[in-house]
Amino acid sequence: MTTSPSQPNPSPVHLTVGELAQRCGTTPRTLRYYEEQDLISPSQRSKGGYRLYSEDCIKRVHAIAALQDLGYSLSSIVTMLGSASNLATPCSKIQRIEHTRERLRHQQQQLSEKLEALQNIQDTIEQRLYILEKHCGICKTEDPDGECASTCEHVDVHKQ
Amino acid sequence: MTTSPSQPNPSPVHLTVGELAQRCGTTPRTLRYYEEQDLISPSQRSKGGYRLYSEDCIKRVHAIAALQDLGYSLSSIVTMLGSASNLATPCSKIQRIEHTRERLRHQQQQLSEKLEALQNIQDTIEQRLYILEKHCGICKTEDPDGECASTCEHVDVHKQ
DNA sequence: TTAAACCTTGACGTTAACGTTAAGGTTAGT
DNA sequence: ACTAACCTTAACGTTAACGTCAAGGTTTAA
Repeated sequence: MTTSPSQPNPSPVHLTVGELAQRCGTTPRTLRYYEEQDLISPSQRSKGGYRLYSEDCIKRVHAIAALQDLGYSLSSIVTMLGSASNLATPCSKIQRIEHTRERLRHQQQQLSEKLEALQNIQDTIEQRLYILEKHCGICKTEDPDGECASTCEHVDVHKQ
Repeated sequence: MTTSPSQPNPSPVHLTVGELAQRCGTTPRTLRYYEEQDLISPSQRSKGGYRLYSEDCIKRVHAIAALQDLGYSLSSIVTMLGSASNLATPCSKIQRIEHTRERLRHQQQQLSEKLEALQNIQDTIEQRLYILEKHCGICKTEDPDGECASTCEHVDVHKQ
């Protein structure tokens, strides 16, 4: 029962670096760098030494790229997603579930902090837009072409 | 009426780089680098050439740091907050208000995109935690100490 | 079997955002 | 007037996340 035939996606173990890179919208160099950082690893090597990836890697690489895009460093992404070598190392099912749970909790924590910070900034922006729309008509009508002097009580809204 | 006496905060124009750095939890070098990038600028120089900042700068530096913390590059922060030299350059009140409005709108746009992406990730995390709590008890009880084989239909949850 | 198109491992180059001297001028208190 | 503690500009060093080039091995289609 090592390789059940009922398995849905046998994951053809087929992709070379170039192919994986193309399907993920990145470059071979980047994927090799991810490997150096222990973020991904090829499931096999060809007899000639070529890296061969399973299709699972596509999702992983996409996740990495998405997190990078949100401003996370590769090292923090490693701690969030877990290192590739840890994924490869076999361990008990319960251990793995526990690790996963903790990583997800940690991730959730960090995300909610970031979300809160972003939300605060967005609130500030909305406040300022509101002031600009509703109240600053006043200083407009007072002296529309005058310089934006510091005597205007709403000037701090224009500044930052 | 150039300097109205009714002005609430005359902003003592007092802080040196070291002082500003300390009040912002950063270093003089960083503030000079911000200046190179046209993010801040001292409102004056002492006769000996020292940079002298108004207290307004404190808020500005804090905003810059906060945005950096959220993963924005300094160059994108310049376009979000506007360059220091543009702030210093006098222009008509209406112009300034319009520029501010556009910057705020742009900022709002970018933020909401980022918020959405983060929210999506958080949703995914919650889904996975839910699966771990509710359903994976199944594979736990089946073979708690077995390896987390790919035959488990929830294995992708443990992986990424 | 051969050539184009891929891959391999180095190793050096690049950009952003500073850190870290170096060599000297400025300020504030005594 | 003098000194400690700050400041100035200039310039080189550092880390992350790759880009790029070199020298050579591998695959695959003809």
